[in-house]
Amino acid sequence: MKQVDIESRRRGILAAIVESYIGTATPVGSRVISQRLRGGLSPATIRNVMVDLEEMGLIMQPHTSAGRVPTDKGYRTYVDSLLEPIRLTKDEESLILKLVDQSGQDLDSIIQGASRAISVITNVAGVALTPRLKKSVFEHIEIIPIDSSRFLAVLVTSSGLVKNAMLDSGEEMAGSELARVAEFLNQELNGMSLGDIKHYLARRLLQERDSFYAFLKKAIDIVSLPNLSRMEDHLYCEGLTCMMANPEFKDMSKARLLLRLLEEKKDLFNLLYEDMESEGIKVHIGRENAIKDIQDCSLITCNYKVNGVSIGAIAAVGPTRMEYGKVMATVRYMSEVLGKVLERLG
Amino acid sequence: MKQVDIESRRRGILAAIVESYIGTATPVGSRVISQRLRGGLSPATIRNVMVDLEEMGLIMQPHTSAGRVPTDKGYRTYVDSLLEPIRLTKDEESLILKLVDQSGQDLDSIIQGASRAISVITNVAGVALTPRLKKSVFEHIEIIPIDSSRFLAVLVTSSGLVKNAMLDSGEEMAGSELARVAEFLNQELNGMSLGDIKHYLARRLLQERDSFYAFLKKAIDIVSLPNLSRMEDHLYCEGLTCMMANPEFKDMSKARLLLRLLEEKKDLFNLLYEDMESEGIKVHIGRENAIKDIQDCSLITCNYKVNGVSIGAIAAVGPTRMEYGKVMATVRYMSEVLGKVLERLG
DNA sequence: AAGTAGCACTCGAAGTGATAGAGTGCTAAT
DNA sequence: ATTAGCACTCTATCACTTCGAGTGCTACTT
Repeated sequence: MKQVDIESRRRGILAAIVESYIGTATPVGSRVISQRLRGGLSPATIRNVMVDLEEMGLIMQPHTSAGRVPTDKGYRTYVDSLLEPIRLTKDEESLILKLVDQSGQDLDSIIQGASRAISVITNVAGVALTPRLKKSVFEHIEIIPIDSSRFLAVLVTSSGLVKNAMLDSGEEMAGSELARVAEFLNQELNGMSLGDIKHYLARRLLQERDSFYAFLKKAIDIVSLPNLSRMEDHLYCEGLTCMMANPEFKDMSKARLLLRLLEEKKDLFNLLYEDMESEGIKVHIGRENAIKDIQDCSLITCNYKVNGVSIGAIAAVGPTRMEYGKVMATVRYMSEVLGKVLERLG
Repeated sequence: MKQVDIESRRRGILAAIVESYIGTATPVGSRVISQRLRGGLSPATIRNVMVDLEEMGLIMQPHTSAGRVPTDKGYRTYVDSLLEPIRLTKDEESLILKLVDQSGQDLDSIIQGASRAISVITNVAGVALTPRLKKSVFEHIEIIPIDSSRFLAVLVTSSGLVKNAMLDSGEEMAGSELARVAEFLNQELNGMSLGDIKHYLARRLLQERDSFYAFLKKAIDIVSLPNLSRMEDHLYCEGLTCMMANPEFKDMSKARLLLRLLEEKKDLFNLLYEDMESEGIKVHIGRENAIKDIQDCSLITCNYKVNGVSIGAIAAVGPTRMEYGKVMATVRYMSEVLGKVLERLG
């Protein structure tokens, strides 16, 4: 069947264009492709195919007498059906392990190490979200007197993560009462997810009266302490510098938009939260992206799981022209590593 | 005395040049200065003075037929003896308070808020170092069993800051023994600075034998837990984006160096540590700076104190051409605010 | 019919004067 | 001592040209 032939030739040529452009950042002409594909096709033939690809919206010319550049749609087809998955080298894998592990047992350092590792391997910015603790499960709470009016509440989750918060009542307070509050919480909340706890206690509060009401209120105050309940998710972002070395950022005006995104973080948060809900790698290419400011950028995200539950996400952010194969491999591998490291920690 | 007159005229003109250049980022010519100084001096006169200033190394011409630009030495003279201190407006002060305070009681958020506030007010990058805890004083330690082999050590300092670390012994461990260790530490270390504790215990260890040796060893292990002893100082840096809007960074090549500095942080750490030791505002202008990569930048640092002890530093980093008056006022004010907020927290 | 060679054509990048204007330094006049 | 005037220098800018990469089309080959 001729049809099959011509189709697969098109695919080959598209792949060659994308890869060449990724490598050189220069619009790629028919001659280059003709040499790159050893198939012995002449530039003229390539040109004919290029016209087709352009009509299909997969590539475009920046101006009449220039080579072709992939469109977002072109990258999309490349990522979805042309790119054969690559594996990281042993060296790269061990570098990742080293960067994530050296950070010791500190949760934040690990996450930061992960984002740094992504950036080091791929040369684009690495981003990592700290585990979203609302999904983790209450294990127990401890209340420690510091002085006459201040207490320290320490919350331990089933995954072994620990949060603490100072409770400054302002007034003198009987330690014994707080001990009873803690005991109560430990009995009631065991096995509940942190996200549900506040709702649960609020509901119970409606049913109670009088002395127990006050008691329960105090318990809620403790659980609601900002540092315990507002699980301040952090977003670590590393590798700006090396990403900015890419020629697409040589005039600051474009770079600024991306810089702002990575500094303000809010939009990025939302996007990662969303992607965290589903399994595996997601690729957002250029204008597919909802965030306006980075429509010349691509974003590759992946959730990570601890004990089978997806509790966070990592990402790589860079210009649309990035090494998708390598970046995807890195992000995927990192997701696994991060899951394992966090499980061991828990 | 004519001498005084001519000297003060020079100073006035230098100040005018510096201020005009700071405002416009354009080499400033004699005509501009003549208009700016209402003194009714003609451009020609200004020019004569400019020649003097240039001979003194305070200003320079980028090229023959351009206006003058301050040299590092020019900025230095301006900062040291021409700049009259300005006060922030009420609005600016209250904005600072808001940004530092809204962050709740979380230490890191406060420090981060401080660096953000600096950047928002001054339009250059704001940097803030978390308090250096080695100087803070041991108050007490608490050891909480989590499960059969894991314990949580919680350390409270006299300033009310709390650190915790997980102790994973690997083996079953009697809670009662750890309780005795904690009791021992609380008696021995009360009032000691965290920096001295390890040395002290190590010295005691040399004198002890047998069963008490093992006991003491266990205590040292606990105190040496990374999260307790390695007071991982963080460096927060905010406001890259708005700083990058300055024309000096319009070609990325120069911006990259600064970006790297702010991302790698190590050099900046050292510099801030050093400046933390002395009191008040320090201004590092251009090539005065030891760090090579930012010799086109200025750095304004200030220590901050809690209960009279200098425990951290904040800074503003931007192009040499920055509004020194405003930036210095901001940094100084922020240093006070930060001290007060942290005292209240402690 | 599919592929290819050849060729005219297009368009941007890079180079070349020419011009305008901002700013200077110097000199002579006040 | 100050300043007006003027010649001079240098850059930024614009129009113009040239060069070359790359194309699309047509005619030729297999």
